[in-house]
Amino acid sequence: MAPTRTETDLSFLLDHTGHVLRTRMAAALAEIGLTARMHCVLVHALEEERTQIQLAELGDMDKTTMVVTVDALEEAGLAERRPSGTDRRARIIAVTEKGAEVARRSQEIVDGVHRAALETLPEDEREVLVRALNRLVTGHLATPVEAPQPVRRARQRKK
Amino acid sequence: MAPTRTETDLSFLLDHTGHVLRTRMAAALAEIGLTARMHCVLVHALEEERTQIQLAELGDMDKTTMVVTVDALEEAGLAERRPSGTDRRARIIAVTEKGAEVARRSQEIVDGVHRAALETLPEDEREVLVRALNRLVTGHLATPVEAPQPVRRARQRKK
DNA sequence: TATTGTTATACTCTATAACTATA
DNA sequence: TATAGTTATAGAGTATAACAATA
Repeated sequence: MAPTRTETDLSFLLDHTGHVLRTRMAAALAEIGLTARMHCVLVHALEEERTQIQLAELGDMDKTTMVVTVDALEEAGLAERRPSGTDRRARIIAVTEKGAEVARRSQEIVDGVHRAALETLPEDEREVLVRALNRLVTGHLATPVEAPQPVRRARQRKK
Repeated sequence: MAPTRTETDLSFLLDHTGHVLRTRMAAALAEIGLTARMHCVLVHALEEERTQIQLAELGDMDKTTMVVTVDALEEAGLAERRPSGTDRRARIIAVTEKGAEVARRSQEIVDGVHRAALETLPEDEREVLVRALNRLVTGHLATPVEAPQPVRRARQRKK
């Protein structure tokens, strides 16, 4: 849904490039059975011992989305839920050996997809593009405007 | 759901900037009762006589999404469906006077949101950013990888 | 009382399929 | 037969509420 371009249509440029890159990434990761989210969780879980909530915050997802993602990782034998030693409510996401191997490969895939895109640009443009996007991400486009949250009917009580 | 940044995380940069810009745009257009899609249709319908299908293609939306969008425009008194003179199946989307006025304002809003973002960049970076994104949009990131379409059960027949 | 993780489910969005009327 | 527009609805994705166990 490309808006119009009377002037520079930054919306269209960011939406389109972002969307196409996302489809490329999804297709590339799908070849080893991963989604972008699974990759994200795997990598962060490898860095240090982290609970589901911590991983959810790092990946900017809801805790319920996290449940589904960890379910998928467990089913694929890439990670396991382990009780935390300090908080019996919490679960540490432990990456299996197979998971660590997959994470190494998926990181290569991610880097490769990014490199393939950036390599099509002249080197000077490439550098400035990344610098400008970083400036926007940390500056004017750092935080979303929060949408008015829709009212939600109460869930049916369990009988 | 930010992936990881071992190298330059182009996915994160494009997703995040695009997402935040979209929320800004939605909030700004909402003040005059428009969605981005309504704005898009309005502007293209103003340029020349166009049918719903033509407008749908220009805005990269499905024809069924177009129906909903035109419904909203009609209800707001910004556009009307008129029979085509040459094809009795087709409807021309005619922008009302009020619609033309709103489109002028919404285009100002859109340009303003874009300008506000770009103005936070040094002028040289700004130019190169736009040039680089345009290069990606017309080159390596021109067309999405099509996802394997999910199989869809047949709809219940009308009795 | 608050928080972690879970389940169930409400909502939004979008697109497919079937349908009607034309071509 | 194919196409423009419409309606109904399937399905994906996601987030909210309630819940159980624990802090």
